[in-house]
Amino acid sequence: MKTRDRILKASLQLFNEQGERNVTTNHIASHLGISPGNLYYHFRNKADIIYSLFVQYRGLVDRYLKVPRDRTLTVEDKMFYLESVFDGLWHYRFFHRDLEYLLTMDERLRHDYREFTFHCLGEIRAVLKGLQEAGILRPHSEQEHEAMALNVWLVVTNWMAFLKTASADGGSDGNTQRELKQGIYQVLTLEMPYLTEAYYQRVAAIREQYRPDLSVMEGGAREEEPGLSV
Amino acid sequence: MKTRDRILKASLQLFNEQGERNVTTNHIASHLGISPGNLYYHFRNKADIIYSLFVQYRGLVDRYLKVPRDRTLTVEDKMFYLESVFDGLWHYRFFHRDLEYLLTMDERLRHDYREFTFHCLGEIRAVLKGLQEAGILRPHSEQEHEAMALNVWLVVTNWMAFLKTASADGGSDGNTQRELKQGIYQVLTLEMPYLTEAYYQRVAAIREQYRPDLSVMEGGAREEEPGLSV
DNA sequence: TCAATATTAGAGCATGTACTCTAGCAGTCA
DNA sequence: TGACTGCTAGAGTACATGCTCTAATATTGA
Repeated sequence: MKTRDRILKASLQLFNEQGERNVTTNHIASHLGISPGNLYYHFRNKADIIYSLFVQYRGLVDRYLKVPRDRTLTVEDKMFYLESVFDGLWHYRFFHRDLEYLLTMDERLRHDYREFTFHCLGEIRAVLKGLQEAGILRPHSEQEHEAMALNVWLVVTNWMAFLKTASADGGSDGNTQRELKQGIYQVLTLEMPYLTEAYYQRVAAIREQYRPDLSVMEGGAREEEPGLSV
Repeated sequence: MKTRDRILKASLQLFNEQGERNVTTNHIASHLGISPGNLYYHFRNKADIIYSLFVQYRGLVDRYLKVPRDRTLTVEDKMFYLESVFDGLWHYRFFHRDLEYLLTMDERLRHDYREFTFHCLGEIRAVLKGLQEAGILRPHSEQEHEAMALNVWLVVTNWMAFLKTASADGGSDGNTQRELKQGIYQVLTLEMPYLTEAYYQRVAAIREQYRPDLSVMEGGAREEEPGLSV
């Protein structure tokens, strides 16, 4: 593997594990057993590495989130989108963590991420519209689709951060990856009341498979309640 | 004003304006015209300042988010909660930015914030239950309330971050504060389909007052579209 | 073959960061 | 008055960070 790709791979891994803020370019270099100078031969600076990872991430999402405009959508399509998007989020999970800081430090990233956001919102709206045309969702105005798409985006992009802050151990990777897909339950929650009667039972059954196991998170949270102490 | 309080006030202001990551203890001290030594006389370290600000924030939310268990809720109660919560979020807006980093750096903060999260989720559930008992929301299972409360929490705590990343200028304070309350529109979007017929029109009218003005955000986002360039 | 180019090592620098230490000032109370 | 306590100044430290520079080594192509 080319050194450039090894740097990207190691950076992604370290960022995901420890957070971008806690990983320096020197860490990345020493993790790979190469020199800092070598790293800076391949990337202008740290922001350049992060931007390259964003480009990978965007490519991944774009590859999966292609809404067919020539045929009606199915429930399977919808579930494929959800599974893919959450996989992508997991793979590049460092990104939505320090997002705001990253955007203030890199003008180019800010511009492109903003564009990416609106692109995704458009695709989410297209999915909603497609499901409506397929008779899976009841008809609603463009305005309602806009608002729903925004809520879907908020839940999807922030579910992982919620898990991290809410899990007892600060979100060890093992637990979190299992729990990640439970975000799908939350997204489906948004759409349940809009389902047509013909599809309600079926989607409800699918949703049930993703139900969050909140006991994992809640254990030990409320030590002031009696009878819980060891 | 006591020096300790001046430090907290200045820290909050600088954190909000520039982000916690970009504000050092030296910055805070020099902003106040005091010495670093003085600052460290009043606070053990930077995390101690942040924790104190969290305690203020929690106090603010707790003061407003008191659900009356002795009477039925009204739509006005609900709107008061929403307005108050978004005010609190605005006032301590630095907090939900670098949240994940802050929690990894301070064990005490992580524990207390986790507790705070579950407390808030409980209060949100109590509001939903209260609205249901008042005949404003249609009845649903505890499970549905749990899922809805989680989505409300996700939308509320992340609406501001979304605005920052989606607005063209990276979120100058002037625009953002105006747009902040539009998060209320998004929260009400979550609950619209659960409203009883008796209340639907009324809440819809209230909601309409908060409708996001997306033109502010979307201007200049899609330069690949023809006819938009100068 | 040999020169041009791509890649790498590693010492090291300028700056920033959180924080410490000592010494002194200001108000209070006996 | 004088000692005691709370508060403040400011120099300074140990360390980390992002990044640079030079020189050396592979690799490639004519």
